[in-house]
Amino acid sequence: MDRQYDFAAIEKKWQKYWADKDLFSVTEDPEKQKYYVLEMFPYPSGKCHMGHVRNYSIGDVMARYLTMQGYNVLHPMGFDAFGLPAENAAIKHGTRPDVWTHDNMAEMTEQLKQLGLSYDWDRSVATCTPEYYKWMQWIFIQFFKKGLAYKKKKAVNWCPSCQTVLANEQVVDGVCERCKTPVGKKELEQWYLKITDYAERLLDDLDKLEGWPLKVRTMQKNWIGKSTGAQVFFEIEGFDQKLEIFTTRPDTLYGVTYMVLAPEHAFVQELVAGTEYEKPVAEFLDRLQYLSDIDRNSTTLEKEGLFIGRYCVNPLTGKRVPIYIGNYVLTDYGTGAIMAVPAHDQRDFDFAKKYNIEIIPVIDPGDPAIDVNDLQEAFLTEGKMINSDRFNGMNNREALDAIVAYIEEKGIGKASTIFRLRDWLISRQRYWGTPIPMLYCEHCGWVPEKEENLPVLLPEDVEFTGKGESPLTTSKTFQNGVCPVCGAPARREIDTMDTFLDSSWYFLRYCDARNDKAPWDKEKAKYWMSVDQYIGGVEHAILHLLYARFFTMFLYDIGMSPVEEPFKNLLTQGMVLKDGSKMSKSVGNIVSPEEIIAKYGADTARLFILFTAPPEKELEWSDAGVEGSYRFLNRVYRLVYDAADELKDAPAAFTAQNEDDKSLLFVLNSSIKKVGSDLKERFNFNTAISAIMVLVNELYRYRGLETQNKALLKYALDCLVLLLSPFTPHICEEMWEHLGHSESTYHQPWPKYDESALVQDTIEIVFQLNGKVKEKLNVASGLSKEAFQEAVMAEERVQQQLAGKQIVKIVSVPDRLLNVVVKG
RNA sequence: GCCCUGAUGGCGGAAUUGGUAGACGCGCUGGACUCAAAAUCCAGUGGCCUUUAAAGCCGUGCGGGUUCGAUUCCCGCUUGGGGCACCA
Repeated sequence: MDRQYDFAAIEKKWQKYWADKDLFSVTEDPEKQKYYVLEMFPYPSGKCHMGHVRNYSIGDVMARYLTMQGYNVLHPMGFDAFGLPAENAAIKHGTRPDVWTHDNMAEMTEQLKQLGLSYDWDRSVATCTPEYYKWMQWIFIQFFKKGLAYKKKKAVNWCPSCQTVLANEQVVDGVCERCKTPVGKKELEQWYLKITDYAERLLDDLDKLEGWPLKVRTMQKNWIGKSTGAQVFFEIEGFDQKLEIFTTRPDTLYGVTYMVLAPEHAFVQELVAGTEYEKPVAEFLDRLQYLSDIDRNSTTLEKEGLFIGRYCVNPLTGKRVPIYIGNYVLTDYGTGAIMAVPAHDQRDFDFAKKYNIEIIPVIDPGDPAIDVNDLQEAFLTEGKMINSDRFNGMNNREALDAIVAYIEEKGIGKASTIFRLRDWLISRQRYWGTPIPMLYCEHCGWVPEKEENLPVLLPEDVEFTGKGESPLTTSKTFQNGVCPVCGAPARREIDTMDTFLDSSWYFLRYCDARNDKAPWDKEKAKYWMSVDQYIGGVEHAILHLLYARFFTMFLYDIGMSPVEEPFKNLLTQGMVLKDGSKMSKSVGNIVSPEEIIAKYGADTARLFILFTAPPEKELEWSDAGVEGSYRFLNRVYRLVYDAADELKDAPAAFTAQNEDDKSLLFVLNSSIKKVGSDLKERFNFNTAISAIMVLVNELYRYRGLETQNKALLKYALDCLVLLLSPFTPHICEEMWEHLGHSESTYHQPWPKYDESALVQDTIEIVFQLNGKVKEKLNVASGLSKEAFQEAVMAEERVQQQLAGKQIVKIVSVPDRLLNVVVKG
């Protein structure tokens, strides 16, 4: 060991040591309590960025800390390796997606190792390998067998320039994210997963996820979007089918004065066929077609409608109400048709005013300032029912339930719930994804590939043009299959799966990553699952986390997963910013991890990132801050280096000899206590590190003393190194070795604090007058309320403060303060 | 519009159940060491008033309230960030 902190040599040395000793590989050990720490695996774009460093540093500290606490810690890493960039590189540069991806994974793996992360690399997965996607296909087939995967023709996002379907995520502000062409709609037959069957469970379970940030739970709640109300059937005059609508306000049923259908509603064409309304309706539809998705869905779009010449009958009043089509009614929400109550819905109100439609109030606001029969705006809150026959006089909240019961009894409707969540469109017209293991047979229809034939391999004789249908159609042989049911020639599905499927179960695969007989061994999954701590960016708050929950629930239902919820605790880390905005190429404010590691080492990078902000907050990059972290490590290093030699023959047992020893012990033990609680209970790495800094400052003070207790000093330095080791493992291994230890810090037991060292004889307390601090005093600690008050009141300075004042009240808080309320 | 969050020195941030606001770090100032500089070590550092010190006053986005005592709890605002949104 050199007095100069040579981080490059030290980091290389210990990374090799860890790898040689295979220190981070774990197996199921029923004797030990397990802990599963997981960071969201990266897409192998080629280089790690600071967001990765932050994410993995957080996970690494937890994994290392918990290991030292004696847990059997599973801490795996892999790659979410399918996806568009590899294919775009193929289109642009003619590279092979598999080669491109594997090169990137190799490079990123190297970088991750340079950060000193404690991963069990033996469990690594890459979703683009046949060993992985074989089981992806197997899971898809299980969905199909349970009737939860189906193919359906539906209007999807279509980019007319790229000639391909786009996922919702690929439509940014209404244009294609790649070529910026406005996205249109196209009817296509696509595979869907029936996530809507799980909507209720996905929603209800959110309340149980107490280890998740409220923010994420709320976002998922909004996304699932449950509405409760009723479905009601309206007869259409001269038409044999009934119009079904959904409403959250069945209490306003008596106030319905018209109906509005989405222009694309299935009934519309039939209702106007051969009438004078046929042509205007066609024109109305035409105009809507020209609108982009954003304009169509904009809340500021002028509400327009068109009477289509037909009437419905209100099932409660028998009243005839006109049917309109309207641009503000959505085809794919609810039933695509609404009952309109202008008196109690603002949109309906505006629409009714515009087209001169009757407004019937059914709830009386009970406010003299509002004329019920001449409303100036819709009345939305509570009141008493009017114009509602037998329900008149009831509070409208009660009437809501009563009316639902009534329509159920009369068979014209029933209580109902709808969700905003849609089924998951998983087909992608892409090459670089898991092939959907389905075949179309003339006789048998869509059938799954036989499980023993999995995986359905991605063909290599494929052209990448970036246009038209799935690239898999360009393979000469891929589509030619055999029907697994009847043996006739069958055509293979040429679309691949959305990559979000791959990442919806990888945490289960980590439990038994090398299994080639099953997706994983159930006993192993039972030991490791669920993930105790999941860490990743908040940008995955909805899609990834919802899909992973959905998969886990499904896998639980078919007996494959031991748990219903995959992630017990979730930590969403904040972004890394520079100059106030997210690091990005276009802004040109990127600081690369490579650069920082080369200049200061991985330990400094980790320390800076963990110290500068609490993990869930945004982190503003600061070059001066990095310097500070580097300086601190140098300071610790010198402290240990300079002391180590004189401590060689220090005895192991120590006793505190004087006040300085006691002070050091006090700081040492409070640091141990604070670091532990900050790590385990609060994830406050920043304050944990600051506690270690306080200890280092105290050690420097102690080192400046004439007489030092060598045994105590040795003990303190040992503890210091262990406390710091989860944060900056390389330098700590080096210092640990220098302090005369031969084993790695990794499996050392976490230091324990001595409660008795935390008890101080005297303690600084505050004397307040009327709640304002007047004096700071040292008094004996651990006194009773009365004794404490007596001790403080006896102080001369206190007596001076109280001179000539009339005491009204005394509040005594031992070991903290004495507050005297006075008059005059 | 609805929902979730946040607002504390020059800066990043502490204050864990209502009890000394500003821990720790950055920056800055001064000192020691040095021929000098860098590095290092030590000390100081919320504002106002004051030659200095003591003392005092003000201070956690704004306005009220509860309390002996409020960054913390309650009511009403301002404002930054995020999510959802013609959702029937």
